[in-house]
This record gives sequence, structure tokens and C-alpha cells, in this order.
Amino acid sequence: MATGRTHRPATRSRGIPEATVARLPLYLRALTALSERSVPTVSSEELAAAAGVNSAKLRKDFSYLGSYGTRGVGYDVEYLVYQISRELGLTQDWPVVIVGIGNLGAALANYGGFASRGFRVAALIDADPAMAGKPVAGIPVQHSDDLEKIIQDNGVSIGVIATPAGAAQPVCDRLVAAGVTSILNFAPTVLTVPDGVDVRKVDLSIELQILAFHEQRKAGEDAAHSDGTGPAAVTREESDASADQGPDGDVPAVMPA
Amino acid sequence: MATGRTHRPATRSRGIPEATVARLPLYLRALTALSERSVPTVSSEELAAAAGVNSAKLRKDFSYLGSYGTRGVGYDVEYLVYQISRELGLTQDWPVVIVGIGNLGAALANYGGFASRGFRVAALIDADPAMAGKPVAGIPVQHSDDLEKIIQDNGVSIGVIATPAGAAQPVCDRLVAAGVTSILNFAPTVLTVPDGVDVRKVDLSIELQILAFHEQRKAGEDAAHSDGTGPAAVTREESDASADQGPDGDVPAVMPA
DNA sequence: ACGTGTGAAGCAGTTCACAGCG
DNA sequence: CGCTGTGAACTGCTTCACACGT
Repeated sequence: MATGRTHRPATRSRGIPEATVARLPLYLRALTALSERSVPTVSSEELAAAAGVNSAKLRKDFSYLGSYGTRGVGYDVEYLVYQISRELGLTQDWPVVIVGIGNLGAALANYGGFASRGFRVAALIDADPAMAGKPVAGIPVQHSDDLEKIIQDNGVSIGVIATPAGAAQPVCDRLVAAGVTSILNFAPTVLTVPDGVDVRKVDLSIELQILAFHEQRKAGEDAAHSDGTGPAAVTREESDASADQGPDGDVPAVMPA
Repeated sequence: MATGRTHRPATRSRGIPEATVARLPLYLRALTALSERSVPTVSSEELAAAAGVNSAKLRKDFSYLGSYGTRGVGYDVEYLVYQISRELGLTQDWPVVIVGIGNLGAALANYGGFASRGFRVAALIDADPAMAGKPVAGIPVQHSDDLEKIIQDNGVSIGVIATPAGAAQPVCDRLVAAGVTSILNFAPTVLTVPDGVDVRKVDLSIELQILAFHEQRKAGEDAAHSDGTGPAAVTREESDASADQGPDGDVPAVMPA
């Protein structure tokens, strides 16, 4: 690595746009599927279709990684898989802890997406003493009293929070204090973290609300026209989400004045 | 395929930017919490802090909805809750079906975020006959043979897919054919849908990979020479996600040449 | 000829900074 | 005054279109 070619050793330079990073996993998945089918090369057009993006965007994205394609031919599948994996840091093993082994935490522990691709569930942690020792997805649940020790013993830097909303911030604080610097938060709460710690949020009810917004719009437009039975309205195959921190609290009923 | 571009009506009369729509649920949650504490008004500054955004952005967002604030005072909490709820379409009831009642589907069914805020789990559907009739979260699971009838009988327009990757597209097709026009996809697959159908995706492994990327970057910077300027490490409280369609297939091991 | 790689144009989203109203 | 509402500047992402290497 870092063997300068024509440019600077820019291979993993600081300059990859966030939007591009967010799409690399997409490309990787599509490429992995091609790899399994022993497809040797792909054009940007083909790969873009498989990943659900447009080809200009894909080429631009890849250009940030380097010039890994061959003009007139396309990209070497195996090589790209490797380069993207490396860029994403998936050539190393990331031990992950899941905190909060309720319905969701258990589902996450069982989710195949974890085991594959460099992520390994190092420990499951729950505050309920009754859970301690009980195996979930083949891994014994440990009590949250030992959280700090578990983090340190396993060299964990990525934590997943699947606790109830109220417990999320305290858990987050302890994780961070113990050395975790990346957090995936499933609780519907805004997490406050110190600089240098990354938080990503997955929030079911926010996603639903966004869908409801568009759904309402469709209904409105339909009504304005005829009572048509056919769907014809807001078409977006590139709806964008973004958003990071969720606000706090549980979500009760909506009923103003 | 995968090229619906249908343009965007742009900001004519009813044009709320997508990025703003994605934040409305955040504001709503923060406002609801305030409402519960009987706080009568908030300033953009306070509310922004609670929602984890900056106040200029919040004011700009609200300006798309109308002028609901009072200069020198702030926003009336109850009134804003109502306006945002209405804008998001949460003043009506949205029946939702969840297809695929495995670990994740069951967790979703039990998730409180569903029940609150205008969403109602109208039915749980699974392909496994052994599941049929078994209650999950108090709702009996129905067999997928009856999917179309269930959708139509309940007037469902929002579907949640929590099946394995391989089943997602067929399920999606049936949902759409039966009248569903908004889909929340938890399967790691790129869903192809006709124009007029909205798809949002929640993908655990993509989120983890994005975290891994930043994590690797932190480690690299620490290990190598420390830069001499400003704060080290990636500090982002506003990391952005985006991304919509995921690519297809399961995700096996990564191991190129 | 073909498909990558990329300047340049175009656009969406964010931030600034201040005018204007209570 | 204080705080909202918003034009205007700015930043970053996407799309275009074509030169260039193979």
C-alpha cells in the first residue's frame, strides 16, 4: 500500500464524499453477487443497474477510489470487490456488541448480515439479570454490569444500541467511556456524543412517517383528478433519507386541540 | 429499467424539499415530548437543540410549511404538533402489513413505534404454514396465500417487507399488484417497482459498513502521523446517510484474490 | 469503437446574516 | 429588543458530455 503510482498514494485519501461512502456497500453487494456467478468483468452501466443507481454516478464514485477500470472493457469484478472491501475496512474483523437484547436486539443478533463481511458479534449485553447466561443466536447474554470489561477485553469499537429509548443515552455514555467510537442506534432518541464518535441511526417510525407523507400526497393528487384506480403520482426511485439524530422520548398519540 | 426519473415537480406550490420531509418526524418527536411536559412555546434554538439540528435549518424547514411562529416569542408547541402531523399525514390512520414474521418481523410487530402515530398493524403475513394462526404481538399470523385479499380487505397502502432477501422481490410484486404504493424494505435487496410506488430501505449491514469506513479512518489517522491542524478524528454529529435501493443477494464472505 | 474517467454545468441543501414584526 | 422568516451566498452532490486510453 501507499506505493505511489502516478499520483499521490491517494488510494484512501481523506477525500471520499460521504454520499459515495454510503453507496460503496451497495456496489460491493452487487459485485459480490457477480463474483459468485463467476462474472469476470462489468461495465459501469451493468453494475449501476444492479446497484440501482445511474452509471455516471457510479463512475464518479469509483473515480474517488482510483482508476480501477479498463477503458473499452469495464471493471474487473474480483479486483473491485477487493478494493471496495479494503476501502470500507472490511478486510479486517470488527467485533461488535449489541446492547439491549429484546425483540429487536435478538433479531439483530440472529441477522446474517452481521456475521458476514467482517463483522462479528463479540457479545450481547442486557440489563435484565434474568437474561444473563441465556444464549441468543448461540451467544450467551451478559449482564450490563460488565459492559466496560466486555468492551475492553474484546477490543470493541462498534456498538449497537437496541435498548428502550430511555436507556439509550446512559448506555451510549458507558459505551463511549469504555472506548467505543462508532454507534448504531436503533432507539428513537437523539444521542449526544463527544467529538470523534460517530453515530448512525435507524428509526422505523421515521421511515414510516416519510412514507406516509408521500402516500398522502399521492392520495391528494388522485382525488384532485379522477377517482382512478390506477396509481399515478409521486415517482421517486431516488428518494433520499439522511437525517441522523433522532429526538427523544416515546411516541404517544397525536391529538392536538 | 431502474430509470424512472419522472422529474420532480419542483417547488411550485406544494413543494417541500425531501430533506425537510425527512426531518419533520424528528421535530415532531421533540415537540411531542415538550407537549407532554406542557411546555407552551419553544424557540427555534431550543427545539433545534432537542432535535439535534441547527436552528437556521429548522426555521428554514418550518418556513416551507408556513409561518407558524411568532416573532420575538417562538412556536406554539401544540399548534406545531398539529401542523406537522397533518403535513405528514398522521392525522389519518395508516393500516400497515408486515410480511415475513421471522425474528425481525416479530420485533417490528412488537415495536411500539408502529402502534403510535397513526400507524396500525393491520396484518402479519408469513409464507410458513406452521406460523398461520399463531399470534405475534397479539395479532394472528396469516398465510401469504391470502396476501392480496388481506391487502384489499384492509385498504392497506403501506407494506413492510421483512422476509429473507430471496423472497423480497416476489413479495414486493404481489404487494404492489394488490394495491400497496409504499414499501419499507428490510431485506438486503434492490427492489424494482413501477412508477408511483415509493420504496424506502433499512439496511443494517450497510450502516455497519459505513461505520467501519469511518472507524478505519480514525484508526489510520491515529496510527500514522497525527495531523497538525485542529481536532483529530472524524467528528460528525450530522453524518448523512441517504441511499435508497440496496443491491441484491445475500452477503457471503469477502475474500478476493 | 467502446467504455472509463473527468472537467464543467446544474441543482439541492445548508448556512449566513439581517430585515421585519411582535 | 428577541426571534422569526428569508433572500443570498456557499457547499456538496449529481448529471452531462466528451476527450482519452485500450
